[in-house]
This record gives sequence, C-alpha cells and structure tokens, in this order.
Amino acid sequence: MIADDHAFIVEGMAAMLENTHGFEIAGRAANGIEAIALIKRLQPDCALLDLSMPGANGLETFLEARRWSPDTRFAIVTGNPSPAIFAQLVDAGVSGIFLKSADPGDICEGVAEICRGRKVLPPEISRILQAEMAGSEMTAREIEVLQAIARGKSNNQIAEHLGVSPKTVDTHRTNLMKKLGVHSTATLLVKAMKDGLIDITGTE
Amino acid sequence: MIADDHAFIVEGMAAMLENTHGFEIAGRAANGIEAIALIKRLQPDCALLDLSMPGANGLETFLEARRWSPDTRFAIVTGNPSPAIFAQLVDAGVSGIFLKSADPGDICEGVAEICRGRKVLPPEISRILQAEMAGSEMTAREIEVLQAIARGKSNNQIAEHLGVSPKTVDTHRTNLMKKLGVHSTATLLVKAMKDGLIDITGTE
DNA sequence: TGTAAATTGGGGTAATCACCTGATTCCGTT
DNA sequence: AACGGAATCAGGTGATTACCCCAATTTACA
Repeated sequence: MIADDHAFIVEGMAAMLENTHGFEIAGRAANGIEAIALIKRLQPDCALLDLSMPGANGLETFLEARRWSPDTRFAIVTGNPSPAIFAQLVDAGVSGIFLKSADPGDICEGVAEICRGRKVLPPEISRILQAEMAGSEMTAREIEVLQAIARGKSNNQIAEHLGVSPKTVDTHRTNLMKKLGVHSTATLLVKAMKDGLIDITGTE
Repeated sequence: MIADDHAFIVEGMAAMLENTHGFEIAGRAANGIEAIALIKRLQPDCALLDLSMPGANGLETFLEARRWSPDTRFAIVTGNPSPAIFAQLVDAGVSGIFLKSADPGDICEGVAEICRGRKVLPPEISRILQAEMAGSEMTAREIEVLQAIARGKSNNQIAEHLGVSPKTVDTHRTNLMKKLGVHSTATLLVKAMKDGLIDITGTE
C-alpha cells in the first residue's frame, strides 16, 4: 500500500514496483487518515508512507496503523532529511526509511528486503544519524549566542550583552559552526532554522 | 524536459506525459546545474522544473536557462505553496506554476496549454497573488544573490558563479539589506526566510 | 523619446568574521 | 583524586563584509 499526498509520487512508485518488481499495489491513499483506514481494511504486507501528509503524518499513521495491522511492515518515505526525525522513526521501530531523492531501483530493492523481514536504512541516513549522535547537543551558552546572531548582533554586541569577552563569543561561534558542519554565518542560520534551534518569531 | 531531484517524480511525470498525452520527453535532470546544461543543449519546447533542487533551484535554473534557450517555455513545480515565491516566479516571467499535490491530469492539461503558448496559473495561486503584491520588490538578480548567500557562498564565489565582478555582487548584497532594512548577513537571512523569499529545502 | 529602474563595475575604509593554537577555571562523573 | 566537558579568555592572520562615494550600460515603460 502506498500513501502520499502528491499523486505523482504515488503513481511513480506504483508503476516502478508493479512493472519492474512484480509487486501488487493493494491500495493508495492521499493522506494519513485514509491510509490508516485502508491499512486496517486491507492488512497489506507492506505500507509505504510519506512522512509529510495532511491529516496524519507518516509517523502518526504508522503508530496508529500498526495497532490494527500488526503483520504489516512499514516504511517511511521522506524528501527532507532531518536527523531528529530519523532518530524518532528508528526509535518508534519502522522497518525502513527511504529518501525521495534515492535511486528508484534502490528503493524497490529496499521494499523487497523489507518484505523479506529485514530492516532497511540507506547508508546516507545512518551516516546522518551518526553525525547526530556525535556532536549534536548545543550548550546553553551556545544557544544564547546563536539567538543573538540571528538577531543581528555582532560579536562585540553579544559580548557586551552577555558580559563576556568578544573572544569568548568568537569561540562559541566557531564551535557552533563546527558542530553544525558549516563555514559561514549564512549557512549557520539556515541550518539552525531548519533544525529548529532558533525561533524566527522573536526576531523582529 | 523534466528536472527534479526526486527520481520518482521525474518518472511519474514522464510516464504521465508520454503515455496519456503524447508528449516526448527530451531529457531528464536531477538538479539545477544539470538542467541548465541540458536545456542549453536540447532547446526543448517546454521545461518542467522543480522549485527545490540541489545546486540551483527552479527559479535560478529558469533565470539562467532562458538566456540560452529563449524559445523554451518554463513551468515550475513546487510542493510547498508560498505566496512570496509565487510572486517571484510570476514576476520573473515563468509560463506556469503547478503544485505537486494537484491532480496529475490537470497538470498534463496545463503543460499542453503552456506548449500552446498560454500561461497557466492555478486559481488558488492567482487569488493569493492579488493580496500579496505588497512587499516583494526584489529584482531577479537580487534574488539569485540572496539564494547563493543562503547556500554559504562568498561574494567572490557568487561573482564567479554569475559571471560578474565581486563588486557587483557586493552592490546587490548592499541593496538587499537596504530593501529589507537589515544590517547583517544573519538578519538578512532570517528576514528572507520569514518572508519566504528563499527556499530552505534546497540548501543541504 | 525621455525617465526610471536594473545591472554592471570601480575605489576606498573600517569593521567584522573565520579559524588556528593554547590556557585557565569550574563542575560533575567515575 | 583523576578525568572530561563546558565556559572563559588571549594573540594572531587573512579573508570577508558593510557601506560610503561614484558612473556606465542596458532595459522597461509611459
């Protein structure tokens, strides 16, 4: 069974799985609510769920649907790789995660693996998870500096505001960039916002 | 020609357009850079560009590619509807905008319309645009520079990428900050993201 | 056709940033 | 008591940015 709010993706996946790998598509859903009802009724061998769907997202759909269809194996498909989300999914116990940017052939291969009872994590995802485990946690002071940067403060202004030396702020800034793997203020901010480390609402 | 970093979407679209409407798919690209090169070489009648792609996003790709293939009509496909982005696209002069969540049949219909020389805007988008024409006064070139900044490029790198002098990039950067009323790269990025002027998904 | 806007480019200056090595103090864990 | 991490600070260097001046060119449009 396939669930995705973008019809093109559903059709693309269905065509790929049916034509080149002999899978049978038991059903299609355009949102999480439909997907839960459909899984409950069809009891498919495998369910491919998009992570971002209206109604209920892939994770919520999975958590609910597996209660009604314990023999179904679940795979989550996502277009936006986010370490925090991956950690949640793995923790919840999904059988597989796929990126929309991955090679279609690899995904079909992965679905076949899942149907055989294995778990599938693409290498690029486990690599991201690794990086998440390694140096993820920002310290309280670093977060303060990050917020101040987002507010347009210079190192000197931040130093004054925090009552420390500009050099200290520079160190925090350098460590932040090291931890997030970026090399400029611009990408630091972009990545911080993507990861939800700063709140854009309080910056006006 | 179709460009999207998600292979499934490319295949889904290609299948739909080829089988049910008799279109011929001249080429496929997985990112903006490939797309520009391909359009330059193939000079297709119509190019379908995903908005969020690594390398260069749909808008950047469009702006660059049309210089080399003036007879090609361009349509942008996006999954995240953002009024500010739509305004940019319309302002830049794309022939059509489609939502990934739209009905595949409607999209095919729209592509056919575009090939006949018309412009296609989904009703829900044009309605939003009327109300949002207020704050978007960025020029096409400025937007290009803004996107590049968000990707961590320095003025020199942007200059090389756009084929202009670093001083020109500096001018654009200064004008951007003046227009948005900020005085640092950090707040420039924050404000641009809040206003939906840049596309955070294509920056990884 | 003229005016405005966009794009392009240059000079110059002060500030700031990115990144390095290295050091000290404090605090919680083992 | 020993250890590691967090937070603090310093010196230094090269690159980059922010922002001011100015002006040529093309493009768009009334």
